[in-house]
Amino acid sequence: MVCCGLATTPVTPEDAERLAPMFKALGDPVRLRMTSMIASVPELCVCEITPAFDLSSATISHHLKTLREAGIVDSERRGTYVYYWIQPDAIAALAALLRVE
Amino acid sequence: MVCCGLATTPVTPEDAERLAPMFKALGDPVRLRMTSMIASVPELCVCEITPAFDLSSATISHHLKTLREAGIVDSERRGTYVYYWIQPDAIAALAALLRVE
DNA sequence: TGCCTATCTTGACAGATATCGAAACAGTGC
DNA sequence: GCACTGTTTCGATATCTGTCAAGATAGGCA
Repeated sequence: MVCCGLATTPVTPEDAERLAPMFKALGDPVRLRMTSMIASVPELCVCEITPAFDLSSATISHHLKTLREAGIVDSERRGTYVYYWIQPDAIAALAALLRVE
Repeated sequence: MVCCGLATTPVTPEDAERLAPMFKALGDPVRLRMTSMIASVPELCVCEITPAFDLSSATISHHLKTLREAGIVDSERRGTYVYYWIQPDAIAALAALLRVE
């Protein structure tokens, strides 16, 4: 009973070290929602993310940094605001592991 | 630019609370490899999992419990040995979020 | 230019969780 | 009883989550 990429492509220790941090980044309710928000538009200003959560802007920034360091999102400051966007390749790499085949 | 289920199906706070623990369970290199091992066969004895890692059997058992509580795997003792198998529905739920559409 | 405000990030810290192993425990079979 | 497999408990250490305060960057205006 082969259920997914996890089964057909055995995860080597090296792959695991590279991929687990990406799952880990999504393994927090706040970061999962942030990722969903960012993924649903071309790019999203931090100023639109912050009010969606009952958290300080410092905490929001820490979570965004976690997602950035995991390669899930990238960001750029343009003038006053900072914009985040999704990194589709990262999502695709995780999807490939889980995809039912 | 819609990249995945994360974008088309906005993750509600309730969904996030339910799904994030599953990503979190996969967010450790040891557990990701364990999951891959278990997913690639119908079921797998703990006695075959333990020697694949340089960890005590207590630690292996802790990780397996984490995966079980996240709903990623299930287990049953039959005689001397304990067998684990994947829960395809759990993997499918995560895959649905990440799938490129 | 200098000063002020606004946005976001970073550093430092406390409290909560996670990871790991040693030892004790619980099943099973002989 | 004994041996074997795996789990649970307990404790030590490490990592994570959140806030406050300070820093960095940009824009507006005198």
